[in-house]
Amino acid sequence: MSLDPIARIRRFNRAVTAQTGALDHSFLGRGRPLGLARTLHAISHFGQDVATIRAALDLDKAVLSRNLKALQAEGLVELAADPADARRKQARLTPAGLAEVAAYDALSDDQAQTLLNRHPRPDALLAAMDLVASALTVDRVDIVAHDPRGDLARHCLSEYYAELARRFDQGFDVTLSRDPDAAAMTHPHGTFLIALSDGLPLGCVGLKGGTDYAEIKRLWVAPAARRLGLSRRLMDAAEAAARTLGITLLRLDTNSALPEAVALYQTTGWTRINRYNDDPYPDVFFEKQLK
Amino acid sequence: MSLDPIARIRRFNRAVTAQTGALDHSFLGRGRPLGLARTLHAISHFGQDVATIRAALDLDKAVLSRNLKALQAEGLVELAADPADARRKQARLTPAGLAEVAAYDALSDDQAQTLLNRHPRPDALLAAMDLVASALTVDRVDIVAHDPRGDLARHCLSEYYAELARRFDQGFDVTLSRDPDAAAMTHPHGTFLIALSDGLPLGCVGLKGGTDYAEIKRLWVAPAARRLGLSRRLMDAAEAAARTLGITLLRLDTNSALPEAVALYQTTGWTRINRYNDDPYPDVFFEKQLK
DNA sequence: CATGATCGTTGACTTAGGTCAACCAATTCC
DNA sequence: GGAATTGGTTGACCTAAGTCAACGATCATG
Repeated sequence: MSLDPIARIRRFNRAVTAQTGALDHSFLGRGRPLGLARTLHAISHFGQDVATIRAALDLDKAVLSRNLKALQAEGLVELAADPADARRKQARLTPAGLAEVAAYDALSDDQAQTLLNRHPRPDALLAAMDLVASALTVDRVDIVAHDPRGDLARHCLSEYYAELARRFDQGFDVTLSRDPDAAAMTHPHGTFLIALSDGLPLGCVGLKGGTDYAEIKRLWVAPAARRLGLSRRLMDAAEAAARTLGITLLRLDTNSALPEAVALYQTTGWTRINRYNDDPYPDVFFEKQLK
Repeated sequence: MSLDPIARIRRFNRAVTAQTGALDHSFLGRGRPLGLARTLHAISHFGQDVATIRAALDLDKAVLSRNLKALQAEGLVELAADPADARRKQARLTPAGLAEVAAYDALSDDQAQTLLNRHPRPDALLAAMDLVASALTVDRVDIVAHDPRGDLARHCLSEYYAELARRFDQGFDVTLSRDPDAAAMTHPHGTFLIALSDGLPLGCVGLKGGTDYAEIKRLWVAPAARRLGLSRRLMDAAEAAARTLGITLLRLDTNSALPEAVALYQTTGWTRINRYNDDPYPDVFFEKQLK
């Protein structure tokens, strides 16, 4: 559309605030003020530490104290002193509290499911939501170390493999490639980093330890989050991890069918080198000396 | 992504509520309570009729009455009795009020512009926002008659022509086609209908009057709003308009490169007929008898 | 062990926002 | 022309939510 972009964004804002005034007002519909519902939700989402909850909700301590007291009176929450520091408190959900949280989630999930069900192209809708959400939250993406065999990592890797299969003329079969041993990508040999936006994985990179050099493997960014600087952040974090592990030489292999990757390495201090392995897929090789 | 769709929608909701808690809180930042800012905005957006404003904001009449009084005291609004019905009132923005609305808009537009500026693919972001907004507001799309020479219509038509140019192997040049005279698509000969979602045009259709038969022309639906049933609603509205104009025979031409259009006509009571004009572009022709 | 900082609690207060009923004035209906 | 209806105003009242200051209880530090 050639319409005024600002007008389109305004319409988007009105649409989502009108609707998430319904989606989020799953927070209503259970006869409890919004503040209490949010507090309840925060306990199940951010854990039991009262100070953490307060920071997450950005609430005044007097307000949170009263909210917790009200939830306690309802029998949804148990309050106990932190065993390590008796000034601090911990809020734990009772079984009734857990049930209440589940009921809220069900309300909100039903609305989400309805939206998906009535849409002709749910995949396109979800992809669009991912793109918008990523644009809004780029600056709140965390890069965290994660087990390369965990669910999040497996999701990233399977997306990565699927993308290679699409981009390589000859396809991609991971069993033909030098699949790095997961143990080599865990402490103390290496690491596996995931870019997490509000719990959803948007990208990953592996640092595989070795004797003469370490390798960067499996750099991937979700389509919805591309060109937002995530790959650079992932690479920086991987390099930092390598330094703290005492690694001094990094290598990586890639493919000329992935020009954005090649361009990234060329502009971030990597130097082209000759082939250093016999993996059938890569045709471009880089090295970086860590000072 | 193969992740849980519900989790993705949850993330989307959190992202937009956290952010439009910033986008919409352009409503804040001018030292006025949200209610007054919303009222002010509604006057400029929905016109001066107090009852209309109340319906649009879904406000209690006592609340709106007080809000208007406060805005009047600030010198932003003038209240006057409706000349046609002295029980009703009208709220008009003073120059100061207009300036205040402009200031709010500028705040919100700046945030939108920032979002666009820092995004690597603004077109993709806008398209995604359109898709999401359309999915959320399908049931609030109005079909309204509109001047085929107006801005909204011109936007729809240029998108329509651009789409034909993409879809036809030989391209599309409107000057080679039988471009319907705009007058034939206005009352009392015919009509031109636009599907409007919160002011943004998502589709159109023209009803072109004639002596022996009327023609359906220029049926178009925006990519972001396809397969949501809009084309059927547009066609139904065009047919209804034809009936009230006393038209008994409808014809249309289309192209086999537009299979979804052909399918629509085949399933909504149209019958294939032979070519009835010498336009170079169409190769499929339909007719419908209105009883 | 004394001092100061930290954490949560409590009471007093404020603001935004909304409900409800009574009311007046204008209009519509019979 | 009188009765009923409608649109807006006003006062009394309520809840959610947040601010502020004072205050124990606890912990960290010199």
